[in-house]
Amino acid sequence: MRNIDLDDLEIVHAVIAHGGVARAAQALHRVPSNVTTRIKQLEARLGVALFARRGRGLAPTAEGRLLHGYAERLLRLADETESALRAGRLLGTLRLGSLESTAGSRLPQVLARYNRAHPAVRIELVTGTTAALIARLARHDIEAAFVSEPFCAPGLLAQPVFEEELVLISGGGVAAVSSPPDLGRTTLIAFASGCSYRRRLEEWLAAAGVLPEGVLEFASYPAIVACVAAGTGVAVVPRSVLAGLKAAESVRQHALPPTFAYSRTHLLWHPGQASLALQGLRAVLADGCREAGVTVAAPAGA
Amino acid sequence: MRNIDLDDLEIVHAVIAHGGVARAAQALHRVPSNVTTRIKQLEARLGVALFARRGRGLAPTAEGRLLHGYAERLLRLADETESALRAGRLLGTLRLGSLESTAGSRLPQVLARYNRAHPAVRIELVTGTTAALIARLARHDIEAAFVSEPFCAPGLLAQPVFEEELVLISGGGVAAVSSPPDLGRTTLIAFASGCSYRRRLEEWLAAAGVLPEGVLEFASYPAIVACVAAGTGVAVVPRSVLAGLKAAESVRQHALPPTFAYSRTHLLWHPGQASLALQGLRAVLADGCREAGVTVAAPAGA
DNA sequence: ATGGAGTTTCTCAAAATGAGAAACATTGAT
DNA sequence: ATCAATGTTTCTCATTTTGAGAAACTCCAT
Repeated sequence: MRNIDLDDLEIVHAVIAHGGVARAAQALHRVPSNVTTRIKQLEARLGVALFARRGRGLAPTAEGRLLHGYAERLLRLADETESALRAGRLLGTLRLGSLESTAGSRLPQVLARYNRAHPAVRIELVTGTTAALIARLARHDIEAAFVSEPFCAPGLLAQPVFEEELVLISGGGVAAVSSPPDLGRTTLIAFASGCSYRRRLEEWLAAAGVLPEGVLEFASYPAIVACVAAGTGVAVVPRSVLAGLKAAESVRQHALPPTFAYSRTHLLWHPGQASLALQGLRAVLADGCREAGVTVAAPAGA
Repeated sequence: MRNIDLDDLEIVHAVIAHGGVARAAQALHRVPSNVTTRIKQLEARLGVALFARRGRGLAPTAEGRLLHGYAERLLRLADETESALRAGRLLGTLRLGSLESTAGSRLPQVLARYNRAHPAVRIELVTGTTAALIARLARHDIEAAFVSEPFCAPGLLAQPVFEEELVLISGGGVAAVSSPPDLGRTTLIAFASGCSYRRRLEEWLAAAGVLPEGVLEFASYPAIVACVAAGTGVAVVPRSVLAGLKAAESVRQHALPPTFAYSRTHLLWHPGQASLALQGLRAVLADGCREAGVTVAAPAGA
């Protein structure tokens, strides 16, 4: 099991805050011997000395102070958890999740049409990576999500809705890139781990044995594209995103090989749980894709 | 002692993630009876039902889902605590929060300069509303955040960094808007509650007794601007955001009265807790604002 | 109706916990 | 130097908690 126990952290925190075992024990309504014992057990489990024994007292080591900082955060978060549960209730609305790129380039037209058809429906649209959105869907935080291949979402239904072409973008001064070694050691600018597009880029680089110099993680395509335009590094983005950003005129686009360049976006939701609002959205999407011959909902996986 | 135990949370998390007691038990290398027992004990201690017994399975209640969200955070932070202790130092990541608008229009230049000065520092930039970012800062999820007036963050330090002008945008076919009644009953497209700019708009409308037909909440400026351009409704955005979006050429801009039109953006952080990475960022920002005569960090409030 | 899947109750041995007494170590006053 | 006070630690032991496993119970599909 875990090496970290919240009661242990409370004891460490009290010893540091009160300046010793005896006073901490008193504050916690424990006996000093138990405080000592618990600290020694924790030190043994973690493999670090949290306190230096100094004269008749204890002085926190660097590790002890580090743990003290984390202990405060953990204890505060645990208290917040209990408070939230006592008060807690979640609201209900048509809550959609989407990739940032899809939200900016594909959804406006869809949601404009939807809003005209169903003006009474309140929409909350949140963005995130494919992995994060699937997790939120599993938790019923959101009712449906637009996510990109590759993904695995057993038990969910999927409707393919958009086809994206990915391109590598760099600062204008970078020479043509046709394969990863052309990049040299450069900084990647990407969404967080869990982003399907980032995975594509990492796979492409890994297949050629190229290691980036570093990674900057941003949660906004305008920020990513603007940073690339400013020469900070390179990124992979869907071409549809670039169409809407002026900064895109200052970046250079490099084609990716076909196996990495195409990515389909799907709408995911729980079987048997689609609200009328979600059914309406699916109808709008189906109307928009009719000429592409998109098939009806299938079990999810890609 | 505490009602919350990390092992308990791991069990709740596994039951929800794996969809049942038996699969959770297997994943955790426990027997199902122990999983059941621990959940019942936790429910008794917390005084809430975390699961509804449904047929042969368990469905999380709203409280169960709420706890699940907190469990993820606590477990992640506990893992980070152990990792940090093993590594002997804080992980070398600067975690920043920013408004979506600031991230897209102001930060790219700043972060490009910062990356050139400190290429070894890894940056994670997350976006959100002012209220959400302050909450994350309070929780130490992020080390600093760019937020917009008006805000209240007692105990934090603030450095004013950008000045934004807000404009009302509508579809191209909308007549000139000089006051709220000119809008008639229209749909607002806005960030979630907690967004300072949305508050400005709502205050402006409320002062004239105008009620919008509805609200669509999006978490992406490209999506908001594109929806406005598509004629779905109106929104308030900083002028600096429009400069980077092609869809902005298809919207009409309407000036807001001066009391509502100007908003200053500040960097917030905890006193006495600035890492070297954050201090470097503050220096870059101070260099960029020197000609504007910006004052040094003050207690936060606006 | 039956068999299989999934949860729960119950029993019990092992592990963990906390109190309290005694031993040990350090410090300050005389 | 001696002694008392302060503070920590070791040790013992009773109590509580935990986790495994068997059996009972409930639900669902065939």
